[in-house]
Amino acid sequence: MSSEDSGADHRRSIELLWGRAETGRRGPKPRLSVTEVVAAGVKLADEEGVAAISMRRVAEAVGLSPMALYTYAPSKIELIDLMLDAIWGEMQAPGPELAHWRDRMEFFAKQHWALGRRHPWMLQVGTHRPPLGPNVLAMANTAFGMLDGLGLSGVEIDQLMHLVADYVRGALRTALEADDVERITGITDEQWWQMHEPLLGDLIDRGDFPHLVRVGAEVKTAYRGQNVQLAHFEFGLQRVLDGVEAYIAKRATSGDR
Amino acid sequence: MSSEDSGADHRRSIELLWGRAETGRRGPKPRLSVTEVVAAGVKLADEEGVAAISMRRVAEAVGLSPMALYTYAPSKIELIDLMLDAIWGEMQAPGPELAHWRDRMEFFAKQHWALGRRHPWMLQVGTHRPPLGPNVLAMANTAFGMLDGLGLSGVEIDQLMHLVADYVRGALRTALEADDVERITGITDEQWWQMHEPLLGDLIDRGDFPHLVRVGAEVKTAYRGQNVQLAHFEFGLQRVLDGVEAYIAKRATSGDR
DNA sequence: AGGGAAGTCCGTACGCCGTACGAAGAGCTT
DNA sequence: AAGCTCTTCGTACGGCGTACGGACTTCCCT
Repeated sequence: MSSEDSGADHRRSIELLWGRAETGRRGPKPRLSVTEVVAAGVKLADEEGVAAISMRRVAEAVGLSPMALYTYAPSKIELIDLMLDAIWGEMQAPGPELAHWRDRMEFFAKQHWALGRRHPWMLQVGTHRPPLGPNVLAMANTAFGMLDGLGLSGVEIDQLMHLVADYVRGALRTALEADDVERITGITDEQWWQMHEPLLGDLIDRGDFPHLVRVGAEVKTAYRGQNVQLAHFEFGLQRVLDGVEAYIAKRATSGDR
Repeated sequence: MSSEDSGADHRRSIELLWGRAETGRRGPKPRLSVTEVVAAGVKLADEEGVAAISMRRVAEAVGLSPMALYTYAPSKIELIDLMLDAIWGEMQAPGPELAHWRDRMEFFAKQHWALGRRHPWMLQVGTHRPPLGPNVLAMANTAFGMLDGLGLSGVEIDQLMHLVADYVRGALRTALEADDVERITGITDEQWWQMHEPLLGDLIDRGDFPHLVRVGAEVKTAYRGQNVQLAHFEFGLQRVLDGVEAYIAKRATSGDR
């Protein structure tokens, strides 16, 4: 059952993503378009978080009954696929003024970061499968294109792009976690530290975690009120790009192909 | 309500994590220990995936009623915190034979990778807050200690460790996604490509995504049956470490403090 | 020794969730 | 006009986290 069903589902999802669903002629006109439903889902998720992505809530947002949603997307998973492809469409390609590959990659990574910060739910919706919508493919295409003309093989380009994308995703996840501590528990950073003072004080005194204590203290005083997450990301990104640069340089000297 | 409640919950969670819950003397002896419950949760999650982590399922696994679980952990979130701290305890610290920081960091990153591959649910359980259990703190402590003695400030150590950890988490996430395509849909890679042949063929012919097509073709032939995820990770990790190395080198020459 | 406090365990129930199913009605095709 | 197809919706099922209160066990204090 599973293989056949999910196959059919998936095919339908692809049709939806690419707008290939034949405009059924017989029945009543749909009240909405798939695009409208998807946009409402994105809006809801942006405003209320990943937990708000439910068929009932989205249906309510667009003024449909829960079950009527299923004529627009065959399942919640497919709806999320559509939402993901929609937001990936917000990525901008690096312009021609960015001639150097490193500038292009930095631009792209920062676009990715901004996307994840705008739509944090994209990191939480559970990894089902690559949606393979038009926007995702276009994004992947420009990504792979950014390393063209440097004498790298397709495999190398694949690996380097994955490297950068993986780093951005990891950093986004860390940033999201830090946000959630405050958002979910309703506890600010300071309250939190105060709450754990007794325990942490004990540990500090016992000297169990010397490195942690040292680094923690320095970090705490250094970051007063700054956007720690962003600073971490921008620092890390430069290091990653340094690594990429070293590889490309070595690759250029060591052999052409 | 939320602030007070979650505060109390959190405090209790910390007590559980550190085994500080006073051994209540009055009531009947608990049938199980918290450790046993947590271990059962981890086993269940490992074997059946993140969806199997439910109070009812864990209770069933240990032979308790669902509500009895709440005497061991005050909520599902806290239970997961305990599970997370438990598995972080599997991380091994780099031995003294790894004298160079790069060897230590590589070792540590690979431990992290292995941990994520053993317990993929740790990437999916939703980021609530850092658990701050003893194992997590110990892990963080050894992590920060690995860059000691190189003349780096605490802030720099923090940034560099975050960089590596973020990359590993991103790569794990990517690997997980790739696994899930097959695990959830029950469709192998080949079947999948066959299914989308018509659409993809169209796109190739139309020339919309030239870079994607080129890279995809090379990758497809190059990776025949290999562990693509692992290869990606190991390649990416070396590039990241190259970036870290470049930074440390530059830092050593440019100024002591 | 006995009463009460504290703690474990469990059954029931509430409000969420995704979605299977089938009925009702709308609008095009013939 | 008839019939097919498609949209819309109400109901219902099995799952979830967990609030609540009762039954019972064990120990402390008097």
